[in-house]
Amino acid sequence: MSEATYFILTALLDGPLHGYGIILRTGEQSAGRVRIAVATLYRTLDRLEEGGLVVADREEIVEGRTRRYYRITDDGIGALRAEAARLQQAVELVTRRIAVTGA
Amino acid sequence: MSEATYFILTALLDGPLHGYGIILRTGEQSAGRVRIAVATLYRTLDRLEEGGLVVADREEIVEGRTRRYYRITDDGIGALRAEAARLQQAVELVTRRIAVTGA
DNA sequence: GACGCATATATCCACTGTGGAGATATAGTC
DNA sequence: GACTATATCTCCACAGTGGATATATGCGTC
Repeated sequence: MSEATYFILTALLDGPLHGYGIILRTGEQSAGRVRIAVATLYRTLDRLEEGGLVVADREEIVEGRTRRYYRITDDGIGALRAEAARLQQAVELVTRRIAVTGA
Repeated sequence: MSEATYFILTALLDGPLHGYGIILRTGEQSAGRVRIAVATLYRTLDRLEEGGLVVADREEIVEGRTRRYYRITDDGIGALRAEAARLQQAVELVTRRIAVTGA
């Protein structure tokens, strides 16, 4: 799972969000360290929807602009859970050997 | 940093290793879950050497086959440390919200 | 009125990284 | 003789990334 995929799914954990909102949420959650390019975002969302990890929830029109909300599915949560566990093991592989600030 | 890069640097934490040894070590360290394709390995090693994160340590000839050992540099350790901290934060973003087995 | 910026979606295209496959070579096993 | 393990290297097709561009609304500035 790519970093973009991981952060998109993570952004959806607190509830459905639209594409642009996911970009903003990811920026907040990572303190500006991770930014997802729009091309990456929409293509990744398409792939996630195809794979059943997210579903298009509803569409809203806010100030003349369409917002399409995406919701994470149970499969999406499962995939994210598995990936987090995988990452945790990768982190431990390093922290077992060298000190890592903040870890 | 890609997963291949991360695991290659991690494999070198316990001391210099040659390419094929890195593949085997990564398999052991990840309980078979991560395997690095040879094409990815050697191209990634080239990139890491270019970037000063690893250096070619020495060459040995064992049973008629040449082994080229790579050693991780201080910069390499620094990069790995930073990446581990980054991953740790990504993991926490998820574990704060949902239970992750083994994390 | 023109311009830039934030919001919001979408696609084009060049670039990078990945990995299956093949090449080359030695040594041991079936 | 064929296959597997060890050991390096490269070719090439494929997938993902992201800057740029397009389209459109609304707001503040010049």
